[in-house]
Amino acid sequence: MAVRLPCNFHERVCMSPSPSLFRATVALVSPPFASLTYLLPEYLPAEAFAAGQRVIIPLGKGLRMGVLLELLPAGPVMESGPGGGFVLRPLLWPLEKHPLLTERYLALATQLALRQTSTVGQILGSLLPAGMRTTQTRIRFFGEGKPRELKVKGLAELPEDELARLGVLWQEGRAEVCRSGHNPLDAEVCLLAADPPWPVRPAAKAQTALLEYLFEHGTVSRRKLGEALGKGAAQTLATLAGRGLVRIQPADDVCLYDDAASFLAPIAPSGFVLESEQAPSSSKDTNTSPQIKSLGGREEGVRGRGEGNLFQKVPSPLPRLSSSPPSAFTLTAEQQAAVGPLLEVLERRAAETHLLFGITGSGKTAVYLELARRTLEAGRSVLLLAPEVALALKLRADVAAALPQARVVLFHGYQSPSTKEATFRALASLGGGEPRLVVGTRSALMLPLENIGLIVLDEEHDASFKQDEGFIYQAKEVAWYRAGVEGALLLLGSATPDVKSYHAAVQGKIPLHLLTCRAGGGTLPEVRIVQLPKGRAMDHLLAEESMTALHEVVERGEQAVILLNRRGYAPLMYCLSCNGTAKCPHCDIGLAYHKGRERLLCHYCGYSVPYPSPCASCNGMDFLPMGEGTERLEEHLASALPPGTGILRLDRDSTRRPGRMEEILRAFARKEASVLVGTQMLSKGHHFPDVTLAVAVDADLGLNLPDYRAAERTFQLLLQSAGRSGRGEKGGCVIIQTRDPSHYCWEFVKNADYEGFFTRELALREKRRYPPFVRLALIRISYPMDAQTGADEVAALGTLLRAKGRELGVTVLGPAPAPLPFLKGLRRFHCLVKGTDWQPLRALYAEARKSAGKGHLRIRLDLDPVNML
DNA sequence: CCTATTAGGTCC
DNA sequence: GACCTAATAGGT
Repeated sequence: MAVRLPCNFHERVCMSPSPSLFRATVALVSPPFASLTYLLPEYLPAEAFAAGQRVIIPLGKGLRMGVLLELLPAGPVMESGPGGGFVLRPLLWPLEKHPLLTERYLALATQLALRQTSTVGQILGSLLPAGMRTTQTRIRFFGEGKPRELKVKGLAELPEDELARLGVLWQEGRAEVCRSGHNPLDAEVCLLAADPPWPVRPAAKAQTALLEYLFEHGTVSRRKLGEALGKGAAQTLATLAGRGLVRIQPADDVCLYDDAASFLAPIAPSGFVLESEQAPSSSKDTNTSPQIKSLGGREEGVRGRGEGNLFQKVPSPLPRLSSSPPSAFTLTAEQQAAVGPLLEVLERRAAETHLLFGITGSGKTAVYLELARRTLEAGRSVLLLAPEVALALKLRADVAAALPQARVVLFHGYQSPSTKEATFRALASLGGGEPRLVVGTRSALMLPLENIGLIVLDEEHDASFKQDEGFIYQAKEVAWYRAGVEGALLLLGSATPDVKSYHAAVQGKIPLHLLTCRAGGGTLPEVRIVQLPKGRAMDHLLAEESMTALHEVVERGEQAVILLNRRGYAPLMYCLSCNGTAKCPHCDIGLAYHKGRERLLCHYCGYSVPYPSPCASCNGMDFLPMGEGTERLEEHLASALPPGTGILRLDRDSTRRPGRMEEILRAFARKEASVLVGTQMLSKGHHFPDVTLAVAVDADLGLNLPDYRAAERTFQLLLQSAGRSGRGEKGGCVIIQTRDPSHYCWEFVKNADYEGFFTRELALREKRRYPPFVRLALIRISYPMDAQTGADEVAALGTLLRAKGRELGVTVLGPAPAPLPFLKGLRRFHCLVKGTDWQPLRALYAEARKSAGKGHLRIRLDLDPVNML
């Protein structure tokens, strides 16, 4: 029903007793993401609409999904725009009777849009689960006779009187919304069942391509695989499945990391007696309530399919905390001292941010859990966030053990779309009444959870709390905003706090709580700094001192972890015929050799070629691997250590297959291997009591990155890694190999002297004008390699930025080629901007957007960038 | 002179 | 993003 100046136009305006008392502002959650004005349709009463509803709207010739932002008093039907007037069209149909989103949630989206100089639609588009954004929706009406099911498209074609009849049914609650026909190809996913190299003939190109695709993209649906690899993929897939190299299974049975929870035993940090083990009775007497199940269990009500009946509130029993035992565990005196004042904040319902600075192994988790328990008891919800999925699952296991009665919801980015959608919907329809404990990663912050009393960010210094692709946000800021709105306590916890957080604490802006002893009684490890010999020979990758220590550990039957932050076999392949190195055609960066996969691989865009294959520039076939990665280190250790020594490797390559990471960690925990080689994945959270040696092979690696936080990152990484060693009774040792033993960083690592490092680092930051002394942002500029005028456009933009920068009092550095100047076929430039406040930085960006709107440049704003490459 | 292709602008 | 329009190039 294309209402271009309808024939009854004048009637509508003049005769009808105002069918539309309201107009609606609707944010489109798909391009063009604008907020547009619509009339309300005449076949539904105004009461059928409310802010926060999803609505189907006509746009041009098609239909779109939008979120109703607000209802305004009606004005003229004719709207004047820049290019003359246009006629408002009525929106088509609402998709919920009770709005999906609250005003408060819309305010959050608006706030985020403001901070990102983006639109509300764009933000909502990235916050809503995929299934809630499509127009592939049907509505089933229950009238006389058999139910009538209509696609929204079909709805748009019906005459007004028909729509009016359906409108009555809708208002009477005799209708339900369901997602359109599930594509059967979406219901099944494919995943690798074996690690490379795969036993396929080299000539079997289609098979190799399919396996490589799965390796690169992880678990994908059959549909996606078909789209990516063409029609023939189905046949290839069947062959590979038949040979057991690929597994095909229903999408909902896959939970990439679900296994983790069952093996990551609750850390039971000392002084953490689980009374619940003896007293499980109180959780058994409920028959209505699906209590938290065993560790590997599923969360409540989040695995439903489709939309369900939108008029039914999700039935959920009341929380049973009031009848729970007073305390599930006991805290150490130190933990108790931290909990006390935090509880007082919770009681006041004050929106405050606090920092919990506790050394590795001091039992921060026990503090979180006690606070969570008390918050739930007070009838308010809790958000417990970790920087990574594996850590979130560990937290969930801890929660399940310590708070068996809490109603837990797990949410992270690796869950299936239908699971995410069901969780979102369940929380949205929950209202504020029944408190939940949400455990997850940063994206869980965007759930429509209400009545939040406590938000915890564990390992708050971790860079993963910032999302820097797509919709950029810093979880800490979002958490701060939500805590502010809800009157909640925001607790930041870390053994190595972000320099900015600690600075705020030192200045008295956020209260600080300390945990200074290892709760398990383990002592902090001894740290040795070792000179790494210059030169590239493999024999020198591990210094003599490290090798000796490693041998000793192996002989004593203890365990060691070895950290090398570079995956693959060798980072460079040198061509002996033309004296060049193999490079990525899209990124102009050296291709790394991955021996296990028999490929050369670009670590930035994923481009890969089989190895061996002729040199791209001279067709030569003689290559020399240069430098070392984890794969090569593993190989080297296998030959250097006594035969039969178990060696495992943990990096992105070895953990690509679902469940593989857990297998490796479990095998190491069971002492099936003495040595675990890995990238920084290793440094986080894992608890291995028998590890008595940790070696950082090339500690300088991160130090020379073009990032003002390079030293902070390195310090945090090494201190966290050191925390892996000596967690049991045996004590431990940490060896840090470096090319530059005189660097100031090492002394502080050696003494685990956070305070000292902080003071030194802060002085440097002040001198060089870096955060926390200025606000820093990165304007990322890029254009396709083939755009001829790109260079001139960048130069022009630079001139403009510097001029506007002077006006706004913002220091503008650049634009200069980015540290990675070519990536994914784009030429990239950076413009670093510093100011005393965020607002002028945003204003400058807005100017840049305005002027660059027409050219080939793509520009993006990254406030307080975490990734500077 | 006609048609195939493409770049740019708009959608309420 | 999808669709429409105007502008352009290439072919008859």
